[in-house]
Amino acid sequence: MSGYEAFLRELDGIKTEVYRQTYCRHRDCIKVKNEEVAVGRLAAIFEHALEISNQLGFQAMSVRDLSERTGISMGALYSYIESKEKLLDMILSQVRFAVERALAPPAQAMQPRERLRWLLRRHLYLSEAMQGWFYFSYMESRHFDKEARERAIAGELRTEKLFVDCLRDGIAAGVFQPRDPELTAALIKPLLQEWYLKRWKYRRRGLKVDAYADAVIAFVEAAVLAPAADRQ
Amino acid sequence: MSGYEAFLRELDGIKTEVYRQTYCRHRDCIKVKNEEVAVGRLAAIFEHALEISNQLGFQAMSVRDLSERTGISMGALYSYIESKEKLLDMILSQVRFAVERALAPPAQAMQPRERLRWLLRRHLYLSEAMQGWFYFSYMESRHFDKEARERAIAGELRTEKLFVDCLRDGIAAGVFQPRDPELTAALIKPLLQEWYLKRWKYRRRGLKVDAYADAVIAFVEAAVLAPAADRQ
DNA sequence: GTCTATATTCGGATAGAC
DNA sequence: GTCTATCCGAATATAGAC
Repeated sequence: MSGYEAFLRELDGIKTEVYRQTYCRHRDCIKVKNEEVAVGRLAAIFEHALEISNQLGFQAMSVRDLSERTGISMGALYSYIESKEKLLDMILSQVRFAVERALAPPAQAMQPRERLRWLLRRHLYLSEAMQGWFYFSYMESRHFDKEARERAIAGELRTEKLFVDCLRDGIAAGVFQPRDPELTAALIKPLLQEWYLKRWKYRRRGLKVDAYADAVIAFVEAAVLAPAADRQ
Repeated sequence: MSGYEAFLRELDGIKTEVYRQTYCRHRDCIKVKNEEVAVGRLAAIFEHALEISNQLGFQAMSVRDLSERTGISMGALYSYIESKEKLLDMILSQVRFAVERALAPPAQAMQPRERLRWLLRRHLYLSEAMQGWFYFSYMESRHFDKEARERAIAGELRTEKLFVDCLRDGIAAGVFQPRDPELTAALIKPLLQEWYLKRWKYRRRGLKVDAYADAVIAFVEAAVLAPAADRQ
């Protein structure tokens, strides 16, 4: 069994949990009061909203498109979402929720090198499992309102900080080369985003997430590891 | 004088040349026949179209916005562009034209390591000088029609191939480590795109393009160079 | 809870005067 | 060459029957 499959099992419950949480947080503006019905419909709505948006862009997706694709009439749709704009907010809060859950650091502490590998692989697994959400968040960030925009920037910097801390520790321990950790972390980030932004390229080549993770880890370690002789 | 400033001088004429070429290629659908007037107006139109699009997205930019921003009335605008959709095509062909000009390989052959550095730096300089165009091409690629989409993919693969060839030569010469050149090139690309996609991040930190180029070169070389002992 | 029909706004595009 | 006024289709959102 690959590392990714194990991760998937671990992540398994999260998606349904995400929809249930979405329903609870928006009880006031969702007119449908039967929770089972609502959660099921919401799942379909978000699934198709991401599918259409990621193909054409969120702006270009009309609510009519969404209605046809989900098989829910215009009127009924508006019993689940307050407005198209609010739909965007809901998707974003779902991503935040899922990321927070899945990237929570494991209980036991890890050495810098091991931690760096864990962070890289974990990020890639998560973005593989939730590719649509990540792609959406990235590509639609221009359309966010001020608040959502600030949250997105904060999120970007927060995950970057996970790498900065790891690199700093590794440099202090003499395991990594003494390079600017902020800048190095900034260069690592696009290697992870590449995976969900250009998925077509890797699918075309038949490259799986585990193989990509191996390549990124090798690439990054070559760049940051101190020469073996210097390691403490 | 920094390397980038020297590049800028080299690139200097290209922008006006781009607009003049755009005018010539679309003489049939541009109703204004005075070339000086037309080229000047086109420059303003494209400049503001990129400005608005890169902020809100091309779809969200209304032609009315563009009219107000440029100070050209709706009617007059449509003497310069055939349609909003055609405007997108025009911008894309401008990018292609400029990229082709600026990335033409220099006359004298270079050794792999030197060539890799040249390619990295040159790409970054170009995307710095034409940030708006590059950002636009990347973010709006979803809205392209089939033909433009294929051209975009072909372009992506073509620039990637510049790196693949360079890496292959370097591996053959024993200068680079014998890693999969396709995959390595694929990992290099997002490091270049990062510069025009997340400019806000680096501007905030006061990082200039030369410093970023140095960091990328160091990062990539650490990952691909063979250990000094093995180099032929 | 869900549907159809409709109100309303907005954006692309054009006609025709100047 | 440029402008104003206007047409028309499309898209969000809602009203009200079932």
